[in-house]
Amino acid sequence: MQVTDFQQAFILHFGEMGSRWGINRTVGQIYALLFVSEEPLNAEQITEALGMSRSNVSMGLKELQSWRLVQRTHRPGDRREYFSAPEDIWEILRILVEERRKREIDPTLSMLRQAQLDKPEAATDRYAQARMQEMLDLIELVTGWFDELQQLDQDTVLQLMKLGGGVKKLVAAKQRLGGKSRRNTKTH
Amino acid sequence: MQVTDFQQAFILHFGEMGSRWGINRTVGQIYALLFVSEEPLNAEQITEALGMSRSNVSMGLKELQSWRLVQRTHRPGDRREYFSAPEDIWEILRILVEERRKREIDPTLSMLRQAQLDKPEAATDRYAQARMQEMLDLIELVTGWFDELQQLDQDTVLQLMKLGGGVKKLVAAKQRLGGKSRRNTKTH
DNA sequence: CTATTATTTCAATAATTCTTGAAACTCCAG
DNA sequence: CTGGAGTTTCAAGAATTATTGAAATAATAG
Repeated sequence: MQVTDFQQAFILHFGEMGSRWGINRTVGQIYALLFVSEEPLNAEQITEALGMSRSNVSMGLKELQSWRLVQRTHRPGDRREYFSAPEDIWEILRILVEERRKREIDPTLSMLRQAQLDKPEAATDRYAQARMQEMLDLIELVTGWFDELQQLDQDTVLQLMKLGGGVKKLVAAKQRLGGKSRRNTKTH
Repeated sequence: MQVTDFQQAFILHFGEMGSRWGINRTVGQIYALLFVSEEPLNAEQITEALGMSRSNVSMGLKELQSWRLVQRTHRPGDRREYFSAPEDIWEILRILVEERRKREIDPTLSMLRQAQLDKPEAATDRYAQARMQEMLDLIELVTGWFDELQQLDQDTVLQLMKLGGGVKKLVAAKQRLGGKSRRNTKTH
């Protein structure tokens, strides 16, 4: 298997982007290749297409599996594993958000919550604690909101996004009506 | 200057987290320190507090400035520069989103748009192009929405977030009324 | 100016992360 | 069982990135 020039630009770009995140370049390339490939690919095909070592591909695929970003399939009469990216790109986004959250946000939340259990005496520490509380509140608000968006059906989310700034009027209207389902009215 | 044990946990955590992003550990630590410090700090104080070299602090601060995440102030009769994190944590989040977007999303968008200008013949490439189009649409939708959220005043955003899943009813209501400000009604 | 203090740059080296080939392991057809 | 294809693990070496001290530069008080 050989990547075309057209695919190449995309694959190289994601390799570079990957390394700006914590993700390593080859993992980015592997995923980009799977993303633009119609058929699932086996490790050997990926190795040949990207010109990297077989073991590197193996490790990359393992990493992508730990992120739940690839699906594994089998072809009848062929015992090699074939890998593909989910067809639905919203699904990919959802998984990405979930996993980053699990790896980055959740540990931070528990650290911040832990810090709130202390009762520091020094003014320095009391200020630090207050700042951590602000951060905790912000993260909880934002992630809680993402959670609820995730519960919604895709159409509602799509409509909401397309509404754009128009959402302001809706929220204002809701306020005027004194929406019954508001969980919380304090503004800070 | 010496960090307290209470501050230490926070600082170390952000150092580790930083390195999971593209951000290096010391930059994460410097920012964490500034974030929990009530008064602006000069480079020498940071050096002492974090036990790293003066030059490392200088480079870290330079990086943070390129992210627009620190404010520089001066004390009368003191020619050293003092650094602090913005007081408003929403402001920090906003800047972070803006900068990551500029560095990561925008280059990706232009690569994807470039790819749409081609008229590939091979089926392989036509599939790849279609996939890139899907990605382009998704990114434009999401970032466009963030843009509009950013235009809104903070209270509206806060209300919207607190509304949570309740937003579904509002969107549904809007649909029924045939909202005049919808930009687009096709669902895919 | 000049001396002094503050800051940045830079090249060396330390530390970390990536990549690889070889070896080990797994699985299954024959 | 056994042989071989497919896959994973692992330790060594390559490549990259981070950190440092020393030197250069900048700023300003006297």
